[in-house]
Amino acid sequence: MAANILVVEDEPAIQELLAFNVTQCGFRAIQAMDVASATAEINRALPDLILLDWMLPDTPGVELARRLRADQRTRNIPIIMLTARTDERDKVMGLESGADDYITKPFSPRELMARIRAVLRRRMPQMSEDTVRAEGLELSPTTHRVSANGSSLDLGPTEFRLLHFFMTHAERVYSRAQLLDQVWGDHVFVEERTVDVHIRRLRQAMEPSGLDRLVQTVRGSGYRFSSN
Amino acid sequence: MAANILVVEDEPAIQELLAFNVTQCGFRAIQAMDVASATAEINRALPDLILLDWMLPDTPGVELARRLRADQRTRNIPIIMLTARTDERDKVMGLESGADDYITKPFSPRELMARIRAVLRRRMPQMSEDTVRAEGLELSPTTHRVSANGSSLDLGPTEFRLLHFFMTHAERVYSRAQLLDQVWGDHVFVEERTVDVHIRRLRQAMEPSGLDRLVQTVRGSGYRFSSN
DNA sequence: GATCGCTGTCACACAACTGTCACAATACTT
DNA sequence: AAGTATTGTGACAGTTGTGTGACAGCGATC
Repeated sequence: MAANILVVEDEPAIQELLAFNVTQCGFRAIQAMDVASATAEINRALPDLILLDWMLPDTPGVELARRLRADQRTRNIPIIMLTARTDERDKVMGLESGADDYITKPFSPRELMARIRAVLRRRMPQMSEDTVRAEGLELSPTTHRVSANGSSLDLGPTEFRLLHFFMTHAERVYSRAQLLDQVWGDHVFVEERTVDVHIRRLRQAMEPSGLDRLVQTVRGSGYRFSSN
Repeated sequence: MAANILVVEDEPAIQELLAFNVTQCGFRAIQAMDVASATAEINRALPDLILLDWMLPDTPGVELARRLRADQRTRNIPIIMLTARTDERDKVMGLESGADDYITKPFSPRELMARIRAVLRRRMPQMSEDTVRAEGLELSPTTHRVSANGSSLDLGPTEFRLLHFFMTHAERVYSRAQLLDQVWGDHVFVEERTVDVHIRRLRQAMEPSGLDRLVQTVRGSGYRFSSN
């Protein structure tokens, strides 16, 4: 879930520092030095968050923030304002113009990163009742619990994700490669046979409840979650 | 610690009016304009009471009420329905869907507040003294005291807030980052592992009473407060 | 200004999980 | 029936995540 972060800052040194830290934290940094190029970048692809300097060569940062808030498509993009000013009125102005958070220079990289993460977390909340039920199984991501016919199952993280995927994608057959993409992530490189091992571990955990039959092998194709 | 009241109302003017009155009475108002954002707020932190408008842009209020009643975690949250209708059948429907009380617009703020207090008194007697009880634990924010099975616990400020958060948000798993946000605050920057240390200190304090098992580790995800 | 309690951080110990392999068991093919 | 491809299984070592004790900084209190 590498979020794209647009960094709008005219001072090259600070721009570099920001980009470095942002990248370091696993986000993708898109750089812009003024409002004009920032607007161009935003039109090209909507970023997930914007780090916006207060003072910019062409237009004040607040002005950009206000414009983004007025536009339907960009209304919900979180904005963190950067400024050298500590004036309380400016802070109010920044937040009123639609910024989600506000940070004054000089700032510690760690503080900045923490704020970025906090804002992203706040803006991307999980959905409602996410408990999945099927065939006597009940799995809830929020409580991180699984129960089979009442008694609770003890699964490792990978088996948990695997079962969750299966329960939300029942009946259909998935190849080992597909399961690796979906459960492990596309960027991870592991042997396909590793899937077999985790399938086995999952079945083993489900065996006491007799529900291990739900995880079926489709020879030559992959695995399937089904009651038949 | 004042009760959190979630106000779900799409009309901005009424939303403001409600929030103002609720705040005036010493409660904390959390605002939502539709069922979707209300659901998000509920998942973020369980409110102590919900003021729910009948007509909402995305989904009928009754529908949300029904969903909340179906979920274990939200079953006991009191709901007061707001509506412009005076139709007797609607009243029945509202109460049948699980609402605790029902009030028709236009209403006097004083009447509304009276009903809120009445419902809170009825639904959570301990709420009037804002004491939280669970599993032999008793925590009182006002007196800043905790007791486990009768004998009092000696907690530091952070451990106290941590336990309070856990007790009011049982079952659900929270990541270290979420705990930092909720217990330390968004703007505080400390290492995630610091959470581990305070968890340990909390467990240590609860150990003599044997209640340290309530604070559970969910490997790879975070921590959870639960009796199972 | 010394003491005390609390906090955040670190280093290390310990435990759980992961991916991989070798080999056994099974299913298909000829 | 033998041979081949595919999957199941147990073991193992490296990796990652968590528990724990120690410690220094910081305010508050006296």
